[in-house]
Amino acid sequence: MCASKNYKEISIGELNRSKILDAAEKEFALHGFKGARVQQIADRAELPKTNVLYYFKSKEFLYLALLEDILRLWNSRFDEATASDDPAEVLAHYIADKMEISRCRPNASKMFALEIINGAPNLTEFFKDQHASWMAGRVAVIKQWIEQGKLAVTDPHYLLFNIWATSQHYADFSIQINELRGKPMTQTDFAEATNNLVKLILTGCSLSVPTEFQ
Amino acid sequence: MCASKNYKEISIGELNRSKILDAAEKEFALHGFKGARVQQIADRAELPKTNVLYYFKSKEFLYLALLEDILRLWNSRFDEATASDDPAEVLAHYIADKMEISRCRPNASKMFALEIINGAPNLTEFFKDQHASWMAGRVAVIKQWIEQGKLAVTDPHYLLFNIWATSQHYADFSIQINELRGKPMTQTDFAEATNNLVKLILTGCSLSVPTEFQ
DNA sequence: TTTATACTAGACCAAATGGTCAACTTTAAC
DNA sequence: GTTAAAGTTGACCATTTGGTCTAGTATAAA
Repeated sequence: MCASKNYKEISIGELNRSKILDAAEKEFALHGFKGARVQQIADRAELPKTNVLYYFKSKEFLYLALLEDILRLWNSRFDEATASDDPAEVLAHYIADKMEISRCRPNASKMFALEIINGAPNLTEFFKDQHASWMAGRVAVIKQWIEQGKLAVTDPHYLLFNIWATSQHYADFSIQINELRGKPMTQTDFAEATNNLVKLILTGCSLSVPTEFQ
Repeated sequence: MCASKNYKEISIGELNRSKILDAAEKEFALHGFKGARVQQIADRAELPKTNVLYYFKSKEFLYLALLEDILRLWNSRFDEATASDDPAEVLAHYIADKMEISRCRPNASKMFALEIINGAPNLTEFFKDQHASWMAGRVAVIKQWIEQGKLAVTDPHYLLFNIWATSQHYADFSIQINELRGKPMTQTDFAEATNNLVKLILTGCSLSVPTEFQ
């Protein structure tokens, strides 16, 4: 299940901050940083515009606060996997985690997609370096798996790109997907799509699919 | 090779229109409709802003002209495929075509992605209907292939979504990809990525990879 | 009850934005 | 060469935008 916020027992400030963040995530996910309007965020949050700027210094600060939050979403169990782990288990769960984010936090995924398409002007060098070294670490582990004959992959980069592309597509292109399927994706549909995707990726790496994803 | 425009032997009007369209595609691909600035388009095209609005009635008309152009890009040989065609050949070439668009027209892909993420406010009902019936036709063909035992797919929708997601990712997320690879994708890299993707998708459908993609 | 702090919100502002206008120059057909 | 059409361009305009200011109200600790 998706985590939901507990609006009880928190100060009015925290409540409003939370409302604004929710509203802003929707607005930024729709229009990106430049296209988003502070007034629209205020309307969505049902607060006067001045209040939005009272809680967050500026549109940019609000955007950055959200972005920072979203980047933390990317953390997963895959981060700590080593060459001694079972690649089928690790990758299957990584894919499932990514699909779960697409289901529960589609706007977070969209905001991130827009940030990248916009040229990643707000991703700090620190984050980029961190991400690059994460990538290097994961690529190294995958290469060890390959050497151990555990999976068949020509370039680990493409494997990760394919996982991100397919899983995030369910969030970023949900409008197209719903239109073409003729109905929105239910939780059951997501489970089916996840199993389907796990099978595609793992089979493509010559891995057998863990029973829980069959 | 990517098609390039022949700037010779065309009227000054056609030349400027072309310059503006190129500039606008870049600007809209970066910032979406709401975020794009007419002045920025003019600067990119090296023309005064007034000229942009002389050739195109408004920002919206310019956007729509481009969008219409881009939607035509989606046409491919797959559109006319029938149940009697070889699914491996058809799908492999479809994937390769999509990858070629990502390589040659990354901004077109990005503009389309933004339009969808923005909620597809400019896609006409006519286009949506057309797209839906295209989808229905392709799903029908794939289902026939499945009945003929030619390929193993649980839901044809997911197959197409996966193809779009992975191929378009190379355009839409090129900034992230280049950052993480440490170098931009060359034509050779694209060929490798294409073969890799063809192998992934086709193997996932229990199809053998045509020799030209091995 | 006092008081300091957190919060609310209308009025306002400077800058940016999409778009118009009118006067002008270039181009190409006759 | 004349002329009509196509193209150029700076000045200008109404609206929208992010953001400030100020005067107030609610809240909670002392």
